[in-house]
Amino acid sequence: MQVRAKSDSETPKSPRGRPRDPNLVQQRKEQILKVTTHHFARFGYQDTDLQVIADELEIGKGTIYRYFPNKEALFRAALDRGLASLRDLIDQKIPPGSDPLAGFASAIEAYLRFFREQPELVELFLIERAVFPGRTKPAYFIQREQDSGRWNEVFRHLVRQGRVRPGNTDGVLNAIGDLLYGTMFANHLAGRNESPHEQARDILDLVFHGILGPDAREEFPEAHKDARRKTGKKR
Amino acid sequence: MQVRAKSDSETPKSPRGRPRDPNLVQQRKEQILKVTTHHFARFGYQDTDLQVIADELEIGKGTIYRYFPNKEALFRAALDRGLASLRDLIDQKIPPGSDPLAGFASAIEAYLRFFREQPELVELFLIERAVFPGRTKPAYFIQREQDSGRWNEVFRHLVRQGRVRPGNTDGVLNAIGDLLYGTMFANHLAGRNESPHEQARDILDLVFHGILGPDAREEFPEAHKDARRKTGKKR
Amino acid sequence: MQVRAKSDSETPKSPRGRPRDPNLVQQRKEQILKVTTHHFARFGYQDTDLQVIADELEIGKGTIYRYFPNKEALFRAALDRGLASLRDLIDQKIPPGSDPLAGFASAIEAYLRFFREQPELVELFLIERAVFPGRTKPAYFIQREQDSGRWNEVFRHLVRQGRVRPGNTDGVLNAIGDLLYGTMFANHLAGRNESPHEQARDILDLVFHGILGPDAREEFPEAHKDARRKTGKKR
Amino acid sequence: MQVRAKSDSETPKSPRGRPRDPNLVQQRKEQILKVTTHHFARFGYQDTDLQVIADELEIGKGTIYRYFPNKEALFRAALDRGLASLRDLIDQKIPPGSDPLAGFASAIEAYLRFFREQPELVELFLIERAVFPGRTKPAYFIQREQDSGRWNEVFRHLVRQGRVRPGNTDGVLNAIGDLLYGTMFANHLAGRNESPHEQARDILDLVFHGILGPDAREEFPEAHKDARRKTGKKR
DNA sequence: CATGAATGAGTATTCATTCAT
DNA sequence: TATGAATGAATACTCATTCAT
Repeated sequence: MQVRAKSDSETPKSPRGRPRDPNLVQQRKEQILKVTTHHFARFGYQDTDLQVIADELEIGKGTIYRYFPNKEALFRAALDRGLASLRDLIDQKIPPGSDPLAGFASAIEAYLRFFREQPELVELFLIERAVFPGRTKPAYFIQREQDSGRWNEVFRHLVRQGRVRPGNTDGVLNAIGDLLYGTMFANHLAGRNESPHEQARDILDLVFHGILGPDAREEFPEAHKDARRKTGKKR
Repeated sequence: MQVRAKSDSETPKSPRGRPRDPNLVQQRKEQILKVTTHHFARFGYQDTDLQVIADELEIGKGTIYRYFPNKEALFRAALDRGLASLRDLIDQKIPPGSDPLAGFASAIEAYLRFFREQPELVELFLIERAVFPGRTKPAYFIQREQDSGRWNEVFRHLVRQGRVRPGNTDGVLNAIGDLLYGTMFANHLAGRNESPHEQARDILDLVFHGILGPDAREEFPEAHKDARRKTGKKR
Repeated sequence: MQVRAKSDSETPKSPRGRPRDPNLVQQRKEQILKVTTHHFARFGYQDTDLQVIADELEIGKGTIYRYFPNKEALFRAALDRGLASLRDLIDQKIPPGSDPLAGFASAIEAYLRFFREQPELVELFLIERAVFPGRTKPAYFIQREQDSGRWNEVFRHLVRQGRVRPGNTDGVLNAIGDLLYGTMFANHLAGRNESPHEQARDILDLVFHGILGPDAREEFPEAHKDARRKTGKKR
Repeated sequence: MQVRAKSDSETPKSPRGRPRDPNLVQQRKEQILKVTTHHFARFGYQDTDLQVIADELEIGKGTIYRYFPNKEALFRAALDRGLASLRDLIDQKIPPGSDPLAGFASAIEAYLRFFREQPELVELFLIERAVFPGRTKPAYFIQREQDSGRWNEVFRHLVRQGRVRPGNTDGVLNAIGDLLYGTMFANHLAGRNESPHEQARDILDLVFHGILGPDAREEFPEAHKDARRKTGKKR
């Protein structure tokens, strides 16, 4: 089996013949990924037939293979495309200079709204793991970990300000992240249709104040003073 | 059609009409489901080959079909088996008569511990949706909804006692449920290995007290007095 | 990807169910190989469609794959089957006790006749190399080398008897072998239809006596006395 | 359908009617065939990808199609190119005026040496038949038949001179031709590396003198007197 | 003339399911 | 009741060829 030479540095040679427009390549990929996302989400991975996608796009099946080496790469590109749009959203929802707590609240609602509007991406998350089990950490978590540092700083700042109780910052942030992650799945899988706004309000009420009344708060006291197990490693 | 003499361990000619020991049937199903669960979790649905399962069980492939009509039914049975064991766990973790809040705390830790020990079930949850998209509400949520009434009563009781703040009970319960659901997935998918005990402590700290410090709690007040939109409908 | 357990030592377990008849397996393979040989020879490797073979045999395509793991293995089995029948022929054509030179002459004619009757095997020889270039030494030569020792002994014996001139036995035997090998191909590829008997006579006349007349034999003397170039490495 | 301006290095409007330098065309074909031969020989016909050849030549795939109408034509051209070089060799190896027997001996060695140096051509011979079975007589034999008349005359002359025994000239020439043909394949396929010089010596020793010793030559007498079956058909 | 983007016919292989024994 | 031989539908991917630029 021969391997195509693939002259990496692309010696431009004589630019005769049909020139390749790199912009067009991006457009084409985008078109393909859009339809692809829809099919994967609707029919699952195995039951998505690239021929059907090609037919819908009115291109040849071989054309898809010109842009993506195989079905899995196509799937991952669709997934990455969705995650990129999530990241864009989060980035723009936390305007620099805004109040951190308000920004936090706003980000939560934006997150919920995003996945309400992009239910197909939720399906891709499921497929990634279900079809390629145990291969790599899911792309969602890779991205989340990349973002975690930023949130961590915000939180530590708020603790210093006294607006957020001290405690196991990492643990709490994970819990909040998991709450949102779980909510995203649950909304989609259980077919809920509560409005993102109200849902965000409920979540924030829980996350900000907890569920206990004043008396019970004394009964089950906060775990703050020595809550540095994870972070502090202190003696 | 010769009858071989070699009898020894052979079931001595099944008397027609006599129903086979239904207990034995259950044992067989149980054996099959155990191996099946492992394979589905490890290789995914499509890459699980019934022949391999049969080989491992040292039975014929046709025998599997005597107990389960097809591959999908086999998968669903494996999933149901896992959910049943989850239900058993939760049931036994809330002994009648115990303090509801303590029981609640204990149930959370039990839940986390359960999925730590049953990571294969987490994979089955993912597969269910990814391979059969949009067919039915996932079995997990059907079971969760069945349980929700019980938790709702517990919560209303606690609110009446004043130990839990009044508010949108349904919304809060959903949020807590989603928090646990998300944590289960995240633990598994992100490869976390924090101990269930510590993780439960962090989660309870958040759920019981929220993150805000005293001053900020005034800045972002609780949404309680009129938080009866969803539930209430009363008056 | 899971690998079938394949319990090698074949624990016979309970021999219930449809018993496998190992004899039947051989018959089935033989049937398949017969048709297969014909198709490969007629259409070439790539243009042989296993579906067509299955149709002709009135079996399912999957059945072929029960007996041969893939197309290449099927091809090689067909090739091996042909070579085995060649070996059988040669073995029976040299009855022990017969005069070696007469046996030699008889073997040559048998060889030519064999390939006249088995032109399909000639095609398989070509395919083996053309489709899987440079993979292994062709099966024909492996078998020929296995047989070479026997012929070598016969020749050395004849030299000792003085019936065959001394000389580079290996080289001469190779030349004779190549002469037959080339004749086999040439007969088939050039579409010759001379009778094996007459062709053997011509070949033997050449091999036994050479082409030169008495005078020219002195002009180009035999290379015998010091014909140890190969073996002797002598100066 | 927009027309892009970008002209710059474009060929300045080829003057219609003016024929391109036909020499250049030959050079291009030659370049292509050289690389092509290598690929066909190394990877076989099916696994030779024209794109890879184009990449290696640093030309576009379409350009190949400007010089050869399709893959098969490309293959046949490569084969013809090899055969032409064989013919050139043989022609120059038999200088007019030289002694015919010496020229014969010299031609044999040249033939062996040629294929040692052109192993790729041997592969092309195999491919021709294996991939296009039963389509036409192989090009090698067509060329050989074209040459056969010349050798026939040489032989008849030698017979008349008494230097070569009378006999079935056609049959003997075929046998010698097949011996060389078989040796060529065997050398290549069995991976032999004897020197062409020594190998030619062994072959000539066989062809000139045969294998038999003086006594055995009487035991198996020459088939000369009436050995005109083929040619003469005369009584 | 040269190019390379587009195409879609063509195919080996898998494996859930059936059913004769 | 258990078996495993038989089946054939289903499918990703390749690459020779075309042709707009």
